[in-house]
Amino acid sequence: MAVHKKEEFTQKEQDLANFAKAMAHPARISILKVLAQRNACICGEIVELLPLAQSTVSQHLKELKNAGLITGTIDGPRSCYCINWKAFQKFNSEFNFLFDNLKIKNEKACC
Amino acid sequence: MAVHKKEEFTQKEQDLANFAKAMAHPARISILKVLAQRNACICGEIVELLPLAQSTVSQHLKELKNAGLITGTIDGPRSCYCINWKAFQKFNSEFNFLFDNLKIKNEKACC
DNA sequence: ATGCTTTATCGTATATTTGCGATATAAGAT
DNA sequence: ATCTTATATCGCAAATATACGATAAAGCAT
Repeated sequence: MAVHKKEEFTQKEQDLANFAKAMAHPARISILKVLAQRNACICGEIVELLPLAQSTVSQHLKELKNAGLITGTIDGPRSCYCINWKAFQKFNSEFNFLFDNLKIKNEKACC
Repeated sequence: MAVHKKEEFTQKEQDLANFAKAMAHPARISILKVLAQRNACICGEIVELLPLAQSTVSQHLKELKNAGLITGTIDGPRSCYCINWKAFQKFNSEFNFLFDNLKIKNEKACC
């Protein structure tokens, strides 16, 4: 719609939503999986593993990088990406904080 | 683009992405928080707590329901929503499975 | 039956995302 | 200097998401 109300929520809510948004596409989940499995950093190999064009993969990588979930360094003519575990852990714990604590109390909800 | 490639990824990847997508908006994070905090189910109270129109909140609730994160039952003229902890736990553990295991091995990445 | 309250749905406008091909950029190799 | 390879960016088309007002539906009270 013309107007954006996202700013009207708390920073934590926005951060968590942005984190979720970065993971809200199977291609990006897949990329994260590949990066996690191979300890070493990869780049164009991802393109071969995914059913997407090179430019599209590059775009997904950019989004993951912007969201802070991965880091990317230029290494000669190729780029090297790695999972940013620190950011990942931070968001994961925030996620758990939000819901795991409450879960214990409310296990038996009404509906 | 006209084409959708999401189907070309594994079911688990798609499920996880859909789960993330449902959380990928601060309004929906906020709704989940409200539902979690109050053990009882709520409905129109959410509208008063959020800076959004009733129809918009209803739409967000529908998305959360479609994603299976909440349940909704009709209770007279009003609707009652609750967090679906079971689905929530399932996704959360799948999420942790995907990344927590790998995290231990790869703590010291290359970049 | 009529009106009131609550929630869902429809229609619509705009913004964002997804995807690709084409092109630019940048570094190494010849 | 030129060619090759790898990656990023641009421009575009189509699909989705966000948001609202208006309206419908469904149950309760009078």
